[in-house]
Amino acid sequence: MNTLEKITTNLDSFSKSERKVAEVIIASPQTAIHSSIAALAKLADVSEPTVNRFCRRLDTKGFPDFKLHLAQSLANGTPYVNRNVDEDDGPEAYTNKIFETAMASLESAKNSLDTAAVNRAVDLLTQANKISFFGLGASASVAQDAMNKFFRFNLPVSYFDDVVMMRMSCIVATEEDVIVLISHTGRTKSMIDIAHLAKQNDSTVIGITAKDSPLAKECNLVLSMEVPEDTDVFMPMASRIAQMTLIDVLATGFTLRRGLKFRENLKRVKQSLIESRVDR
Amino acid sequence: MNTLEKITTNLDSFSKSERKVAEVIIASPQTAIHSSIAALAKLADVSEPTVNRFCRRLDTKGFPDFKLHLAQSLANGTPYVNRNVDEDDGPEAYTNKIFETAMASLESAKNSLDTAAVNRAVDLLTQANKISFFGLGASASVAQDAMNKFFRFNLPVSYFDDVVMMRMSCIVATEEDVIVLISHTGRTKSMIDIAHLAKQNDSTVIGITAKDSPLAKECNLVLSMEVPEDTDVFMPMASRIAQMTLIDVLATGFTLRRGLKFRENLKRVKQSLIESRVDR
DNA sequence: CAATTTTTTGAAAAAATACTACATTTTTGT
DNA sequence: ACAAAAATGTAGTATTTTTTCAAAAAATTG
Repeated sequence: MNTLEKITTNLDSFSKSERKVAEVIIASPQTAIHSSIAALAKLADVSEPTVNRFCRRLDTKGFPDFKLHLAQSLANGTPYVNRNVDEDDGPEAYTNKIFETAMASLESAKNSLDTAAVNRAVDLLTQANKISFFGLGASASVAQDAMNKFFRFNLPVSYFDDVVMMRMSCIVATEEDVIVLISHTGRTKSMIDIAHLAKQNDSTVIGITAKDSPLAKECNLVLSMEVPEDTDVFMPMASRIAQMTLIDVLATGFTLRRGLKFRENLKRVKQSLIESRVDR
Repeated sequence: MNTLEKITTNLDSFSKSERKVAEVIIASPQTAIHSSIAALAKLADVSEPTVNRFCRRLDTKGFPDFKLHLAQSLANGTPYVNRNVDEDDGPEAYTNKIFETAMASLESAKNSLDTAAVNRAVDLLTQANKISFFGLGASASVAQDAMNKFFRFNLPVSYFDDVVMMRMSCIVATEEDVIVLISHTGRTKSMIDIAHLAKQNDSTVIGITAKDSPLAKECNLVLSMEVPEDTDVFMPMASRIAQMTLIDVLATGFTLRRGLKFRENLKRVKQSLIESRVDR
């Protein structure tokens, strides 16, 4: 918990003098972090050791350490927490909240991602003869994005957002093929069927999906991320951003693995796009 | 500017010894804020006054004050600094860098977004009879994502990633239609043509694109965001994430504008998806 | 309600830490 | 190669924080 919150919450557990210190700090945290222990003690009308004891009570090493913690809690202009959109938020408010929620999701996705699994996924992808990305509904755009990225690697890539096409694609798949299934919940029936079908042909199935979900169980390799729940009435937003970033990670791992010469090729692809643009 | 960024940026302006200090701090800012000036000096293999001078050069009052500033810059999640992927980064390193870059992009996109323009965009969208999202190449997935979101609003929505279809769609467009064009650079010739075509039918054209770009000039309303350059050889990553988040913002603004009853409908759409899932 | 124990508090000394002045070294320009 | 300027370090000084310990206040008990 944020240090300033902690002070407010535990206000009751302090002694009389310590509470004076707490109140002075709450009144003006900015003053507090720029004062010496002596100045703060004077402000609160207590002795210096009291201030020091107050700091220790908040699980800090001492006064300087306490100032550090307090400074950090002030720095988080808006803590990424509990930023759900309200009924009566204006454009400014909901814009900020949504961007901040997205950032918080990425943070938590990053921390929960297993980099060893990422590495194995890159292994599998670099060895693939052909790569397919499948996603339905909201995950379709992620699959499309993935195709767009891997397409530049001059590799057979395909993407489908249609169950029939996925099926057909799986039937002709070989053991040299890698199929990447994208599903936030991991509980979409048709996706589970697809995974099953793909494995019957010994294709490699990588799932970007929820841990321990039915779909995850069907995959050869699972990449899962903890993304704070989309608690609102609206629609899944956070998860797609995290998935897209994961695709970026895979694509980057892929190019790094392929080495320098390979990246020269990429430059050429990028160059070729310039011709479709107007001059500056 | 964030203190840690400042150190990275001004690395060249430091003297030899001061750079040693800077490097030690960049290598482990957490260690830095928990060390005394003596400990840090030893780590950097310089004298204490050098560390002190280094702090002053960064416009702080001295070492303790510097630690405060550094602590604050660390508090904002992760040091979003110069996190370009290196040739010899391992999976752990490049995963973190990419996620952090994405977060930094969102932060900067958020700060550069004009919320008044967002509000006007929401106005236009709520009044539209029909909404189309167009995007080519990398922006296609964003357009698809947008369609997926707005589709739930029980509205005529379409999305195309194909110039011919876009053209056809524009020709039959009316003045009650809103067309959202997504292009990172704003310099893709065919998109500019499309915008022109749409305006001939008095359709409303909203551009999610670069400020002052040729495409921006053709639009009735432009939503632009400053996203740190994709400096690497690879592909555009940051911009798409920002665009997607912007779509989330628009969708949210849309639902808020439509009021409570409308959101009840959304719940039903969400509910209907559950039937396609396996039980927990 | 007084006696005893426990807790809280602050003065002062001790320790740790940061800063200043100045000397020395290194770099830069001629 | 020399002088001037800049950078760096040594050593002493000042500041700040922490510890110690004794007094005061509050709580507990007979």
